[in-house]
Amino acid sequence: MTSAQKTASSKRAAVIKALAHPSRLLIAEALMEGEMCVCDLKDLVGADMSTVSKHLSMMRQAGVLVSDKRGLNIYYRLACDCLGDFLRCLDQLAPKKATTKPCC
Amino acid sequence: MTSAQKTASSKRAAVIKALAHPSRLLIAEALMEGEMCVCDLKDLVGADMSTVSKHLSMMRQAGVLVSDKRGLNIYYRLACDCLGDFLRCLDQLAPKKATTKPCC
DNA sequence: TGGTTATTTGGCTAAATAACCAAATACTTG
DNA sequence: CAAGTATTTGGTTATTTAGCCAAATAACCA
Repeated sequence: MTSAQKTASSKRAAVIKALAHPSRLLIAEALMEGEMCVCDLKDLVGADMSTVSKHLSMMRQAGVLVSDKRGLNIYYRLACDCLGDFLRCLDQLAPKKATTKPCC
Repeated sequence: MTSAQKTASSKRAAVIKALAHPSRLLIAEALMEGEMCVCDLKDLVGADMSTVSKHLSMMRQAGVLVSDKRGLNIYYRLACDCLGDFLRCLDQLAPKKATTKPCC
């Protein structure tokens, strides 16, 4: 493995890591419906606002989310529509409802 | 959030977590080409075989990989073809080569 | 300006993770 | 059966991560 390959893998792994936590995944799923502000997401996740804020800035850093300030609130949304496909693939591996045939 | 939703999110997050490490992602990418045994993957990753083995069993546990023993070797392969789409989406967020427009 | 609300940042602690080494297990072959 | 090879498991340590609280920052309004 070349060092360039290693770097590419690390960057891509960082994007995945940004979704690899129950609260962060829940946030990503919620944002598929449209943008939300931090306080809405705090209610959704049920953690301290500072905790949620750290999750969000980590996801933004990874390129998964973008944010946009309007008045007192900061609204977050998904950076990419393709995340929908991403999550649909996920459901083939870890279905929400049990199936006899878990995957393709 | 109901507890059922929390559980579903955790399961899905576990699948993502199984790919959220540079070595594990590299393994998943390599297995897109076809199955490999542990010692091949150890050479690819460049870590101790026990480390690679632990990564692999974690990925299998999450449902990302399946394994199959033939003779002395244990061959691993991806559990699902859809991982290709998964990784392509990833490249829109974290491209291998820099682009002026990082995402959709 | 001073108060109020939304969000982020810094600091700390507890828990989870990744790595290595050594030992155990499983299979094959002489 | 003994020796050799491939893989896993157990144990330990260092690092990273997640969470909370308290304090700082930013924007709005009276």
